[in-house]
Amino acid sequence: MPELPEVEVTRRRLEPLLIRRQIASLRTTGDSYFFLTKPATLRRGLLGRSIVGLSRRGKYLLAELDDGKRLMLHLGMTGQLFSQSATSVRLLSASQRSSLRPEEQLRFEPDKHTHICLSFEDGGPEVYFRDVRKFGKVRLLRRGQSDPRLDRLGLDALEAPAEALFQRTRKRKAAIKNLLLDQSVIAGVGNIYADEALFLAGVRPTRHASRLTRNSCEALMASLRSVLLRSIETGGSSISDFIAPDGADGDYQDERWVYARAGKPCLRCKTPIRRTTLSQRTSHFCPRCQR
DNA sequence: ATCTGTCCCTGGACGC
DNA sequence: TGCGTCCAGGGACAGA
Repeated sequence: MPELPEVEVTRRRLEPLLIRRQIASLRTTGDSYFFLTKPATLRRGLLGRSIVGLSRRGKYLLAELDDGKRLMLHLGMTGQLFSQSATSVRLLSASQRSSLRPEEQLRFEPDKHTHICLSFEDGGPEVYFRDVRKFGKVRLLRRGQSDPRLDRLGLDALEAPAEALFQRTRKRKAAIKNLLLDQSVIAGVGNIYADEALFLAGVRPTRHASRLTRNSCEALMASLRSVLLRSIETGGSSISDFIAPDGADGDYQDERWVYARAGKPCLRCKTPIRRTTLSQRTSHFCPRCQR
């Protein structure tokens, strides 16, 4: 489940694999709602172009092309952007894994979930966008064109001042966890890091947003920031599908305090971690540390 | 304006 | 072994 840290790790490691390489061909799967821009249009727009910069806004990646167009990418739940040179058993299906001999070179072959294959004039490694559940998105933006999804985004979670969160929580009856997940409030936070930050700030996910004090908002934003930065440092969380563009797994999952630890003892006070559902999304918290 | 529920999708886990 | 059922969740959308 790629959130800000996974997207940022992807950005950092993908940029050098993409930059200033002229696109020679683009193979795609058939049209689906994954493609906000139809595959044929995408192909026309990308052929012969090269990417000159890769930036991130919330969970979106924006690749700037040498003709001023921009490619907007979202990893959704199971999206993976990686190089052909990436070797990771995570990229293999279960059957491929079981038949793999130890001495065999791990090698990914584009499959039905590999929606975009980019090859380059330099003949070097291809770059793939794979997404099993197709919750990801790709759209080609004309020069100067934006997308409502981007326009709606709030301040990036790494840059938003606590005061911004505090103001947005006023008069909001919804649970604070729901506000954290709302990309128009703070951009980039998903289920894992919302739970982690709430734990570190000692705030229960179900707490009404309007009941948070300015101090709580400051503690929450500070926790969020430290959790996100730490995760980027450790290469993100490889809990389900995430791999970095170079094939590396992230290590942040080993540092989790509460996420997906229901029933296990709180690492601070030993109280069993509880799990609850908020707006169809699971939340994990320590009933003792988080009031 | 705000909030909640439904839907998109697929693979893996689980029970029988 | 195999089948059915449930679950994971980011975000768009509809309706309350």
